[in-house]
Amino acid sequence: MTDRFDPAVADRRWQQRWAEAGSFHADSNSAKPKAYVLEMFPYPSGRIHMGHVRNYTMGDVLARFRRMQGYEVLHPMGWDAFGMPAENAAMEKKVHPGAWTRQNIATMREQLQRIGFALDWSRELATCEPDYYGQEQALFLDLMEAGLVTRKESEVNWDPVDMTVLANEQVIDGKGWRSGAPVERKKLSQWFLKITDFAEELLEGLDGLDQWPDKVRLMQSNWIGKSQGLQFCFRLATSMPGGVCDIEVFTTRPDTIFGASFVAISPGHPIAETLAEERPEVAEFIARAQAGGTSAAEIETAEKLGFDTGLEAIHPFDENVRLPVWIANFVLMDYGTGALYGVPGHDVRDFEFAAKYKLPVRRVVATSSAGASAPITEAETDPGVAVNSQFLDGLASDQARAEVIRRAETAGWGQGKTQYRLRDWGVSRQRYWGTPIPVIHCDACGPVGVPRDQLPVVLPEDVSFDVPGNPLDRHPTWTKVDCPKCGGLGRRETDTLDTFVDSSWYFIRFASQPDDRPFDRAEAEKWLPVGQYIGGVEHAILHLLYARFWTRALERMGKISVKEPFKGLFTQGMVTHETYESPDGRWLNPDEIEVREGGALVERATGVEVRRGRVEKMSKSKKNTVDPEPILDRYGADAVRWFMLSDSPPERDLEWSEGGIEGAARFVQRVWRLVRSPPGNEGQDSALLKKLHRTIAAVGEAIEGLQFNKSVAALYELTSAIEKAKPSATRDEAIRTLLLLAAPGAPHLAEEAWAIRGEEGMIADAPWPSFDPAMLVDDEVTIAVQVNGKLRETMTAPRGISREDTEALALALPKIQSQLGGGTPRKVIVVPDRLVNIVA
RNA sequence: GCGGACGUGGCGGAAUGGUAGACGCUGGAGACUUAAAAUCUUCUGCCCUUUGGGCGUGCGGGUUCAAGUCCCGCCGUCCGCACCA
Repeated sequence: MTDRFDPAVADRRWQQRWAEAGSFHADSNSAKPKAYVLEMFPYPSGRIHMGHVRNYTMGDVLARFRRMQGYEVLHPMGWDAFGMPAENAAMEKKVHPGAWTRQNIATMREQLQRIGFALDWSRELATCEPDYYGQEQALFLDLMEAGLVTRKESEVNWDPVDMTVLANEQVIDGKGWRSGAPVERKKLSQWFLKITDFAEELLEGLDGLDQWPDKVRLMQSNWIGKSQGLQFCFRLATSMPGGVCDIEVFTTRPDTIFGASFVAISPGHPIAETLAEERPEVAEFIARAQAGGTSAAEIETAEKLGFDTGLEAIHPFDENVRLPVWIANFVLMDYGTGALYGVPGHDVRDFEFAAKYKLPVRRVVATSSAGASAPITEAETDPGVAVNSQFLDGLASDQARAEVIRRAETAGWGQGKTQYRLRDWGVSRQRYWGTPIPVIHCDACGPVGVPRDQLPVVLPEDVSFDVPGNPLDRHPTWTKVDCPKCGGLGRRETDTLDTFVDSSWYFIRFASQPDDRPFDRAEAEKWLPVGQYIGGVEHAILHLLYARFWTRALERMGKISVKEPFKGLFTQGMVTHETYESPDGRWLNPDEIEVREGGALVERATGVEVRRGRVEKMSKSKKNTVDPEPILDRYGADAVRWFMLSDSPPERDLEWSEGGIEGAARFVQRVWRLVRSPPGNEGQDSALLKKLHRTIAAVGEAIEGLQFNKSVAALYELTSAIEKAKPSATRDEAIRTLLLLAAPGAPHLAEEAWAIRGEEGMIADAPWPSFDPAMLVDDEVTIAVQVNGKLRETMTAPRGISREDTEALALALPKIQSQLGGGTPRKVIVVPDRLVNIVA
């Protein structure tokens, strides 16, 4: 019999055993210390892809490791099941979004189970089911009652053909991504969550997240975009129609206020709109200014456009100074006050504008290299000393800044202010496949929350997608409902919630899922915060910020005493693969490629040579995907898992390769052969014992730090060492321990081997091995001997040898003698037990 | 434009300021075999004529007895934000 580990049999056997034993069931009432390991839950798009496999393997290794360490582990899985792809499928394939989604979930659940993840399936949830989104509706009502929900007019991208709102990412070159129709701007009344109320604490909270990548913290910090400055009103020297007499502006550089040479307002500013009503040329300019797109390239090349309104603003510190008021396309209506004053000498953007429209450029900041009268040839934005600024002259920029704010506040015409870039979170989506917003509109009472005893507001299933637009709008009965307040005729809200709302609290629902409320506070607090959260960096800003906001909102409302949902965050790299392009421009899947002798790649079907493209993230569009399923069939779950861990550091991209999976599969068989090798039960092997203890230490440390590639390397070394060792009791112990160390990564192999060795119970329940720190040190050490910092020789010496003896031994070495050529060293540096450096 | 990360053999990657290249992949040689697969042994940074020596962590400087690692300046790649007042 060829004695090979057979995953086709073993994988299923152990998956079944774990399920029967409820091995990975998380007991909230357990007395053990708790560990919550979570990977970002998938969108059920159809099939599991390699990115999922990598993500969930990492989490699984950590979860299994924690279990073996004696923690009660919560490691759940669910489905982020609302969203657009289901509606697109409905339109294209004439299936109901719910049917499509639930079928995908069934498929993907089975795929995940084949990989043997240690998940507590009893806590599985799908956001598209009423038992989840109904509780979300209850939380939405809570937020409404707490004043954290507002209704505002907001501009949206409207696709007139699909009759739907598009996200910014769905607008490509000003056209709808599906319909190709030119996108219109449309103002709609929409629901917003007041995340801006939390701007400061979301920012400050980042400091405490020391187990998050710095990169993500920085991205969030930039996104929140705090800046401090002065806000004040310019009085207008000219009267405006409608009694408007001032323009409110915000600046972060009040120290340059004497360098102001114009005031600029946004084309969307109320004053601009008022002027436009009277003067056609203003309306015309506004239309032109707003025409430009928002793509990166367009902004890069966008020309600054301005229109002089003829209005004049009075300088707050000098009645006699008048600043012309321009409408300028670079002023954003939704940042600050939608108006600013321009200081061309010390702001790049203002300089460009002033140069184009011949506005004055004044120096009001001097630096060591540019004095008070030096001409300005480009915007100087560095701080320095105020000049040409009356009472500010001689003050350093930051002092001048404070002084201007102080005077403005004393005189009462302005005040210091903090601005944030962060905007409120618009959660309305004019779509069917999402959580219905639990609100009823009434002409008399306005929007009214659905009474809690009427929750969940269930999404109707009898809808059609043959007509563009939101099917909820045209549903015959669903919208018709009485106002809960006055009993009059009401209309049910037809917008649904942004799917980011669904993912903003699922980790709480995983921790506790009672039938009658969103979560049980005491139970949830036993698990939260999530100890280790793992997912893609693409969620660095939105999902993670929204989840942090939601958690803080619950905390502020007194519903939970957790402020930050994710204690540790890890962002894993992507799974990549080479791309292949045929001469006629089609992308080809790796399956369709054949390697000819000499390394040429040809398309299997046609024999035509293909171009080898860049290594990129696996994607449908580039067709460079590798489906996990056939790989699982061929190599088994453990080989796939092992490869996911082995080749690259987890935060970097992993390139899929045939060689890599082969190597992983080879390792599985190597371990199996060791297990099947004749046992030796007598005799010690002290060298192997040391290696073993070192490996236990190294693997534990590596997994703790999520450095799975290092844990794999350490296990390869141990495996080689055991293979080379002669039979002994030590060797037998080493094999047993190797299984324990490999168990989180290759659990099926480990269980199978554990069983045939006749060990007790399942290895999933076995404790993680401990090591003896004394075994980590050697009696003999290898000491490097350098001459002038260059390695010339090594020598072995007893550990703990004195400096003097080390030096003497080193100097006595023949090679060193010849290097020195009889001379006396000028200096000798000794690092005990490590190195000698002789300076000649 | 602003901000950040990264740059080490043919490839993926290891290296508390202290022996650069662990481990894996690829490749070479050999063993076993009728043969192949599988497996095992062994070599595999570059250069020089060897014992041996020289050069090597993107480039140029610096700090240090000692730099892949710290500092300064370039170059390149990738990522995020983007007219944010």
